[in-house]
Amino acid sequence: MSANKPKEPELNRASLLAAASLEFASRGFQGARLEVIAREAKITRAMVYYYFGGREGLYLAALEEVYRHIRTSERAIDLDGLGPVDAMRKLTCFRIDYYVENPLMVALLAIENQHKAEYLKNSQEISARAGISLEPLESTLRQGQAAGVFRPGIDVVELHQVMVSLGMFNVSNQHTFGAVFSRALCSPEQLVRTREMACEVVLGFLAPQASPL
Amino acid sequence: MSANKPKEPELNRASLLAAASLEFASRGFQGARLEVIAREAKITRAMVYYYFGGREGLYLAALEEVYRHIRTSERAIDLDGLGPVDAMRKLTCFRIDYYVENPLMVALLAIENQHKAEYLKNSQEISARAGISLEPLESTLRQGQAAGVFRPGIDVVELHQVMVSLGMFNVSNQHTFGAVFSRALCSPEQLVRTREMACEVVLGFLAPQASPL
DNA sequence: GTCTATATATGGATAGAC
DNA sequence: GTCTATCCATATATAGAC
Repeated sequence: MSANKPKEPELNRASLLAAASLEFASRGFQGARLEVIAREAKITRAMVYYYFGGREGLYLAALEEVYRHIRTSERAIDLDGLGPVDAMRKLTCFRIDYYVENPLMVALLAIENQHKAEYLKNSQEISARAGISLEPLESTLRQGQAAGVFRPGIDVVELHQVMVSLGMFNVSNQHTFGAVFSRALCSPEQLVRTREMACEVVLGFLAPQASPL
Repeated sequence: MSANKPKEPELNRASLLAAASLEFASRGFQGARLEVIAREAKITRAMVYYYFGGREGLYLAALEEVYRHIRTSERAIDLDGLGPVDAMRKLTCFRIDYYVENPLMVALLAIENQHKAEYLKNSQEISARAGISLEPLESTLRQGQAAGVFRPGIDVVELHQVMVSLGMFNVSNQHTFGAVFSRALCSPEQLVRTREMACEVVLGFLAPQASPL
């Protein structure tokens, strides 16, 4: 007869990882209980050590997973046939939507920042791939500038920062903001408005006309 | 002879609160150790129970404290004699600067959102005072619209959302963003740029000219 | 108002069987 | 590859002295 459980290393590893993302995201690095993660994955705590070496390895694996996911999603954006303004709108809406649809990434980044990004800094995997995401944004920006619809002198990292700030805050602070202003930021109706607001913000920032003085 | 320590209730209570803000902010609600807080405050753990009733009471007191502080700071902004554009700039810069100077508030809000704002929702003190902060922003917006320098159809909560998103992200995600893009968001030099960027974003959003299509 | 001491609980990490 | 059992560290919460 075989062992107690069917031996499904890949499946069990994946279950642990999924449970870990949730538990770390909702209770923090220290607050997360390996016991809870193991129970949720329908496996024993010992397996956390067997597969990931412990709390830190598990956390790092979860963090790498969310970064891998957003990189893949970004690469899949299709801007073919769009003019610079429409392409910029699409990039903006992507970012608003992505964080709403992937709140776990937002939560894990909050945890990671709580720890001053010490784990991310130690991850070869993540750092190595960091730069790639700005290429579509940068080429869209250049096209628009060449066409005269965007103004010159824009730092592409700052432009990215504007988009990420709006998209991230919309999810990361939805509960406190919602409580204070009685507004459910991530409801479908509000999401439509936020998407449009973000496009207006980005296009206003890039508009060639100087701000009125 | 008197007791072991000089009896300084107000001072000790304040020390506990200060230590608690730091510990909660850096380790989360569950991760925070009452032992560490007590040690930092140079007092014993038993006092946490005596003054605040336990972990939750202490956390709630810390949260109320940061909200009280930002409300006070907002009320102190002086817009007298400024036109709507300059007033809007000042409000924008205030928000960028405030979060940089008060990273503990940013961290505590992140924790609170991790818990879906359940403690904030139970705080009479905080909820009651929630609305007041938008008054100067709203009147500046109306003045600018009346003068024709801002476009109509702006939701004041959304305008606030833009400012807070930029200011908050700048601090809350400084470490991950900095690691990925090799940019120290909160350095003095970058802060100057971010302040200017935020003003351009806000004024671009409010500018009467439609975005170029 | 503050301390010390302690009862109690919880969970991390590892060893060893199958 | 997975489980059970256990050792050990740590922290909470309270009781009681001063």
